[in-house]
Amino acid sequence: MNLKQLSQILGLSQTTVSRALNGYPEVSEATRLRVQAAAAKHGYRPNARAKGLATGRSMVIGHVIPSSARHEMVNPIFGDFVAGAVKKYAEHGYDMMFTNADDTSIEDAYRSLFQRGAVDGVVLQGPKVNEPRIEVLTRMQVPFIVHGRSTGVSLPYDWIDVNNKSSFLRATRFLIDLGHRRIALINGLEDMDFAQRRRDGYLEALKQAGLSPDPALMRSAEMTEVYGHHETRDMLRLDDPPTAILTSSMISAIGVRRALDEAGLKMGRDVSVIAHDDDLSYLKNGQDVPIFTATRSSVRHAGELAAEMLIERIRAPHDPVKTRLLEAELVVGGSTGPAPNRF
Amino acid sequence: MNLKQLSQILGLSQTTVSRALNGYPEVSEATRLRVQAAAAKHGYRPNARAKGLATGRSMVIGHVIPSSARHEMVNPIFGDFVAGAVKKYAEHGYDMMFTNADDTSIEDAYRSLFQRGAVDGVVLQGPKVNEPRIEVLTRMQVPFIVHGRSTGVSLPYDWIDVNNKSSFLRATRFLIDLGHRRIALINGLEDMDFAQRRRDGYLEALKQAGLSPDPALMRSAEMTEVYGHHETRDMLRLDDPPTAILTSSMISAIGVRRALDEAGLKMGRDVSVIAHDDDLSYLKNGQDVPIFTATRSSVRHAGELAAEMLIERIRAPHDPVKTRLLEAELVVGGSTGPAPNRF
DNA sequence: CTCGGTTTTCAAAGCGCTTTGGATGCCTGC
DNA sequence: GCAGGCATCCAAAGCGCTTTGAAAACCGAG
Repeated sequence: MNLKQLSQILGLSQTTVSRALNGYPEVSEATRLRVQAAAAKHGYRPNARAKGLATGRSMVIGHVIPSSARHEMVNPIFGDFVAGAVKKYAEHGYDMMFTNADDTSIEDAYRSLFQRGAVDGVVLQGPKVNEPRIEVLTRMQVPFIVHGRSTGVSLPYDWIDVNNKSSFLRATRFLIDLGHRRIALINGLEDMDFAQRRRDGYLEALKQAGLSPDPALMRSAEMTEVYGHHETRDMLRLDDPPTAILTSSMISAIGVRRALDEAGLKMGRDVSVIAHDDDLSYLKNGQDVPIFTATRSSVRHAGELAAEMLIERIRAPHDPVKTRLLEAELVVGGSTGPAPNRF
Repeated sequence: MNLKQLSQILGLSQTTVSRALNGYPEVSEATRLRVQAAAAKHGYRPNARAKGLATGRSMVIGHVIPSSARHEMVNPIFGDFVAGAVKKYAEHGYDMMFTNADDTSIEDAYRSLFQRGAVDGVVLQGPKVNEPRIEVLTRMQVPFIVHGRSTGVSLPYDWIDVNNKSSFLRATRFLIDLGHRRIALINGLEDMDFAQRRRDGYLEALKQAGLSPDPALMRSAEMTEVYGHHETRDMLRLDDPPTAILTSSMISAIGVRRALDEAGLKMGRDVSVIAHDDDLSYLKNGQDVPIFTATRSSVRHAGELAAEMLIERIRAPHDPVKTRLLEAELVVGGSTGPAPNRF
């Protein structure tokens, strides 16, 4: 069933039927109702491609999933972020499109997505330091929003981010206040912008307390459970092991916990742990009392906000740049306590 | 830059340029090269919408993410499955599209996606028992594939699934062979088809061993960490607590482990645990020796296979139905051991 | 040369929608 | 009774591509 057929059934022109369905005023209420009834009855659905061709808009927003041999990892926050975004997209009549690109052709993937007219805007996830994609997208004049920020990029661009620095600063200070002096940081991949900011916050807090950082206590890699476990086990073997550990994800925190268990140490008593908690739906941080003391910020909520900001940007391409900095809350759970008195 | 402009630059007709770029034989190699060079030089990318309108195919495959108040949960396997699928899609020139739908309108979401011409086929994830969507899609004549199966649906349809029954049967038998008699099952939501099959396997193994199932040891809900923890703690308080626990996901297994720790029990010695392991990229089951004894089957691989099967189906809509049953491997890790001798 | 057969190219129609620029009919006020 | 103004509706162009049916160019054989 297409417009032509529907209009013939109704004895109206395509113009009128189209206008009636799209809410234009130059059609009487009586015919509008008649048209709507007929459309519903025959299950008419305007062809999205034809509509897109005619309007020049696709009503689709693109995401690129990087995937390469090296990066076989799917970010665990992906699902929740996307769930938040897609919900808002739907509310505004947008769909979401994914494209895959290996590391070498990410730029090309964005270019293709937009220039083919497949999407009206894109979301840039997981920005690195000096993220090159930002300049590419700007030059192409694609409406886009960055989930995160990129240190070193001076162009103005829309972004939404958690205040990673301040949350890790606060978390570190919290540990220092509890008497901890040997505080480890199990961070994400070094070239990721968020990892750098978290480290900055951590270092800043140490500095303010007059503590000097120990490179042996600073680790970074892809944030898996195994990684958290491995690094913790490794650090516990040091002559002067940490009494507290900060980690960039709940998943690795679980690995940290496992390593502590294996070493016969009790989390929160022997070693304190603070994790960053993205508030993932399948990994809630406990029911009433949080398991982990954590810096918490819902990535799903971030997805919703990002979607809204991007849709605004698509509607008003020349509006001034918009940014949004979310503060994480520091929730105190059972994984932290005063530094053990070793001496 | 569109076809018209490009053909004018080249002094050729749109027909010839189109054919040259799409590899049709009725154009000389010389002009083909000339056309390709010009296209590359000017960064010409055929408009996907126009192409779709003309060909009647969108080269997009749709997925629907259900999301409602009740179902605020994002399945943790989502990311890996999608990553596997999108990679294969890309290899065949397909993109992936997501649409959101609340529980009440899932059927409508599929209908809309396809009838609007937005997608050439769809993937049905997380089928329930007597899944109504299967009939809807069949009637609409949408090419589709089900990740999982649906007990009670007699229509023929393409699916790819893990042999949930046999893997849980084997896992249960493994525990029985180790001397366990009180074996608990922490399963997924009851109306999910996979959960039912896993329970069937579990019950079958008990039956074969002459053990009678205890309803107090069978739990089902959304598979979060907190849920695994909660049910385990609850069951440990029974007069006759389980000595072994089977769980439907690694995430809940982590919760199980936490509950055991809290109770001062050692996993693998006091209580054995077997988890189903979807081989998620951020949650590998240990490095050399698996942490958990597990029934393992990569959901990412399933995503790849599902994508390939769907693309075949789109190409040959009338081919006989194809199905694929994957056997999970039973990998033995540190979480199982002989039943403790309580008496 | 000319002719049938290939090879190469093209003009134009069509995909299903929106939108421009009228046309038509009806009502109001003089 | 008629001009002017509105409210309705419509025919046709256009979005950028593919594809049909035909024409032009070229070839070697007779």
